[in-house]
Amino acid sequence: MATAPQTNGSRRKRNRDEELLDAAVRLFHEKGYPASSMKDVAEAVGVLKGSLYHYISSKEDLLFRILQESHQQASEIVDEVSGLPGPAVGRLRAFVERMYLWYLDHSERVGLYFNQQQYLTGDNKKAMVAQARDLGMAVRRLLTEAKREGSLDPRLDVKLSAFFLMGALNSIPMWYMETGSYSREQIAELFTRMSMSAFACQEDTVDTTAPDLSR
Amino acid sequence: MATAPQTNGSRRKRNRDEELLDAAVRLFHEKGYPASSMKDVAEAVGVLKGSLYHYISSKEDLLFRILQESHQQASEIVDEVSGLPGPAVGRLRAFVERMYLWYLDHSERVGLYFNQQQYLTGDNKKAMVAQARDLGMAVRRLLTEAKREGSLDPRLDVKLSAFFLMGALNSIPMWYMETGSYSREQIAELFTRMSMSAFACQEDTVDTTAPDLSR
Amino acid sequence: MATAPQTNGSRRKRNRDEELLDAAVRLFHEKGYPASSMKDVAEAVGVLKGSLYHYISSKEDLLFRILQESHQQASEIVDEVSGLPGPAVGRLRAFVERMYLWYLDHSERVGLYFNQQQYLTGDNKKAMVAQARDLGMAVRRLLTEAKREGSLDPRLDVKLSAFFLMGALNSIPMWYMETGSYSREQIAELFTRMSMSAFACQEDTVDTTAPDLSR
Amino acid sequence: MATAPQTNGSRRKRNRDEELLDAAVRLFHEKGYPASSMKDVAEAVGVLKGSLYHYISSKEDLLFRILQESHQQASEIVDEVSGLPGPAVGRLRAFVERMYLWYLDHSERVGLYFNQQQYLTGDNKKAMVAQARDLGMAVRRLLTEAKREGSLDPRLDVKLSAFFLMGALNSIPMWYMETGSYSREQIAELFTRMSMSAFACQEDTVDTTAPDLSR
DNA sequence: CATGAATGAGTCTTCATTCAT
DNA sequence: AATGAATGAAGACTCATTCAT
Repeated sequence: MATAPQTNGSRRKRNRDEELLDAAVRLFHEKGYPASSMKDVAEAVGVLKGSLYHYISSKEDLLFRILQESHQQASEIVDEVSGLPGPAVGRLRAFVERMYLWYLDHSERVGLYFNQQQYLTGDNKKAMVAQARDLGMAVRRLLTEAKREGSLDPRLDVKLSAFFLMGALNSIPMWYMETGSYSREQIAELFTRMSMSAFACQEDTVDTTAPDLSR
Repeated sequence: MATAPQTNGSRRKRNRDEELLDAAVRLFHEKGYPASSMKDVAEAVGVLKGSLYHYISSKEDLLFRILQESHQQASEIVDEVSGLPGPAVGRLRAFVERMYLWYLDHSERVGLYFNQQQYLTGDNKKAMVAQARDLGMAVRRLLTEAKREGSLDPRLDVKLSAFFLMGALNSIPMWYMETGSYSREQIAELFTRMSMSAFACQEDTVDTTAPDLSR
Repeated sequence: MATAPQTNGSRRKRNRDEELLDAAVRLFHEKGYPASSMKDVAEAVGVLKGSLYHYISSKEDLLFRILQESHQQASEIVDEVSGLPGPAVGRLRAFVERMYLWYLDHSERVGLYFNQQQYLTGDNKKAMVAQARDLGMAVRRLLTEAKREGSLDPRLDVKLSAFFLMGALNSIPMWYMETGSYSREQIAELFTRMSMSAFACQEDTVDTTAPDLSR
Repeated sequence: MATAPQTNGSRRKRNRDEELLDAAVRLFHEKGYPASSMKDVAEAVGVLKGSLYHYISSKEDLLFRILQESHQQASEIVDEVSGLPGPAVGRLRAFVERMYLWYLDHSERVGLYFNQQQYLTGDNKKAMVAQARDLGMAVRRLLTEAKREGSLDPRLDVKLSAFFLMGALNSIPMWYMETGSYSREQIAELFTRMSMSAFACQEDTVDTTAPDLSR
């Protein structure tokens, strides 16, 4: 009675609200936003179509709220990492690893964040695009600092490297499913190492020159 | 008069056919397959909705044909590269570079190949999934051989590395547009170097250990 | 106030449902199933096209439900008659008369039962064809028993006689309309007498030999 | 070469024309007129859709010509029979038998005659309805004469009897297919006997009274 | 809060017909 | 005569959203 008080009304509402978002995440990930109907969502929640509009104001609103949640989490990671002490390359590595862990923990929701933004319209779209740009800028800042510090390959282009990193990240929702032989920590570690190696200056340790094809 | 004119009939048809596919590629890339209507496609080609069905048998057929074309091109790259002489790591690098170039040349079309397969149904879906799996297997084979050869980091997991590579590739259609300061060859080179570095064994040339966050 | 009002909700729904079926029966009879559009149906009921799908799942479903209702009624007649005591020829006569009365009472609906089955597809078709075969078998059984009993012309072929009977029955929806000088009981009696006479053994009471045409 | 001269042009045309009608008959019988598309017809003839319009002016024209052909044949039977000498009941029997034979020989085409008239429109419809009424009148005339002559049951109503007869006739296309154990002559004989018995005055040779159900 | 009937614009697709070649 | 691309209206059906109950 103490910890779970009879704030029954708002609790129930809160639950319903979360159930709704969760169901929508699953559906939108599986079938894509435009191919998911509100009837699908309603059925997944166990409610009739019309009832959904007590919780959301429109289908797009539903998508927007989902994406916003993801954005919050991404921002938190950025903020947390930015405050870390020590060399920039350490902050970069921390960021990369945490992002991988976040993706692995919420692959469906995060997949939507990057793949379904395009379906927003008007102000919603503007807002999300701006936020995504901010995130991208934060990544570039981390890369720039680490590069200036001399920790990264000097030939590396910051903008392209950011894309490279985000690409590897974004691939995760496509192939990741719970059933795998590696733990999420192991996957995060492997991917982090690959990502950091891609940026690091080494080269020439192995000759990977392609055979001359024109001969 | 000698070469061109009499092929007029079939030429016109061929052109229309290609125009249709091209317009669909542009649209599907921009708005996504489910959000693109056949009316949109028709308007982009400059015909009426009903006329489209002289060239295709259904909207899904249109998507399938586009994806098939991409698969052909991907297969050709795989085949070409597989026949190269020399060490496996050279074939791997050749594959990576060519894939990047291919993506950069046909970013819209290739983006569909990986992002819109989910909208196929029935046999079409089965066929594409099988083909995609074959492609994935080819990538893994290249990685396995190069690893066995000792050219790659021995701690690397082949399956995960393949995902890593494909992720960086697939990100391209998301950000690439003609207007960029780098040439496609430069971009391909930069990405290829990053990818190969990610796989190569070096490590420890730079200490990228993250600061301990729990402190 | 006691009995009616509170059944209001389900009553309304029930009515709409029946209105819909009735309107469809009228339309399908008048114009045929394939030539009747859902827009026609919607207008006849007084709703918009899209609203019909609250009550049915498809146009074919609408047809199927109509045909099923007819099948129910036909089956009831068969069952009722089969249980009658006395000689088989009496049961046959009872069956014939009741069928005529049924046809005369629901000529439109019954007309669909026999003429529009062909437009069903898949399982719906299989189900209806099976049911129709059962009904045909029941008719043949009645004829067989009456024939074995000696009440019918021994030269009569049971299968063909069943077709003969069903043909006369099925003609009713083609010409019957409310406006006629005979009552439904009179028509039923006349048709029953003709049908039974067709099966009875007499012959030769009148010479109906055709003149030799080849002369 | 002697009997099949090189009137190639018009012969070919004549053949094509007939092929077209035949194919349409088969299709319209099998799927019904509204559910048969011109593409279906074209494929059945082995020609492209557009080419059909060299032979017909519209889909409805095609139906009309088919029905007209049937009407010709029916009229010929009526005319031939009307001229026969002897008692009216003989003419009636001759008519009935010939109609059965005609139906059995051209069941598909004749089925259209009675079942697909409804799909004609405008003047075509008026013309066919008028012709059908004429045919019905001829049947009634035969029945009236035979009844007046005393050869038929005096209680019989001419109009209803005509419907009864036409019903049995029209049922044939529904169940008749080449594969049957009876020859067409046998079927015609059996059906003629049943029909004539239905009209003849006998009764009471067998008590076919139904058991009293209300007890 | 929840319902579910109703809406009306929109979806993909088929059709009979025309016409330049 | 034959083609086959093009038309444009119409087909069945779906959808997000509203609202009286």
